[in-house]
Amino acid sequence: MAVSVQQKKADVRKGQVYSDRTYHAMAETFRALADPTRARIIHLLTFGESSVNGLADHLTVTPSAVSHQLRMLRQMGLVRFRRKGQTALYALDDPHVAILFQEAYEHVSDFLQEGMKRREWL
Amino acid sequence: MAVSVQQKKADVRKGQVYSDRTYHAMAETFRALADPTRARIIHLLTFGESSVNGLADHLTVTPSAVSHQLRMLRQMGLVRFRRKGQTALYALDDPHVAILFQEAYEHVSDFLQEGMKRREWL
DNA sequence: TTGATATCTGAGTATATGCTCATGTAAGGA
DNA sequence: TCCTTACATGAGCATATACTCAGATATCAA
Repeated sequence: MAVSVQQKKADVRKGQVYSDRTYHAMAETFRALADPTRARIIHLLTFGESSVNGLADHLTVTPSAVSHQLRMLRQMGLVRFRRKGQTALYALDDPHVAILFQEAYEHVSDFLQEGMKRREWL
Repeated sequence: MAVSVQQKKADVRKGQVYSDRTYHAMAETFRALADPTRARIIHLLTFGESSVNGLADHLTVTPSAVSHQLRMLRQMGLVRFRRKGQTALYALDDPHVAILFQEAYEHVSDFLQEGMKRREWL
């Protein structure tokens, strides 16, 4: 990276506006986690790699649905997989995702503890 | 908050699974930023409060569309507003949002600099 | 090869999303 | 009051999403 984090934050303070592509890429990143099923999948994968059926066992959807979602996460580069015999073992492939996930968890757990009256959507 | 950040992270390591409501709330939080227009609005608001038309001037959509999105962000508790005469001044109402935004920006700027071959969606 | 298991993929479908347009409401000035 | 400006809201529409089901593909074992 040519630009430091400090510089990037300074740019934000100065009021820099990003490119179309940047906003779309950011939205795409958030979209990856903007679904309860995918959020669960990501969370399960933070415990280590898992098979499709293994993930489906912890969810309320079919293995097919899990496979579809994993494909999406793969195309987004958030998840990788390796074959082991008949099974496909999926794992997180992005350090930022777990950080975003943790950040969001702290966000909502603050809400769930003290903000329920204000936020009727919880 | 009764539970420390350290404890929460330890829980994650132990493999704790959250409630339905937690995953839905997290997905909801990410959904707020999972759209380029909303991402732009949030970013513009990190520079300070702004009117609906003021925001629309920086975007490619009508003030009506901005108002619709602001309503959604308001219902999510991410944005607040105050009236000043005929204009409504909107501002960020959540410290976590700016953090999430910054985290996602660093995420995608890493991609844009070194990962474009791997991630065809950018 | 044949069968069983695991995963992938296309089709179809119900629902959600984001926009514009038209209209409603609120505040300020002549 | 009447007009203008600023914003909010409902309707309608085109598109995207997330799922299930059925069928294709791949790997292993007998």
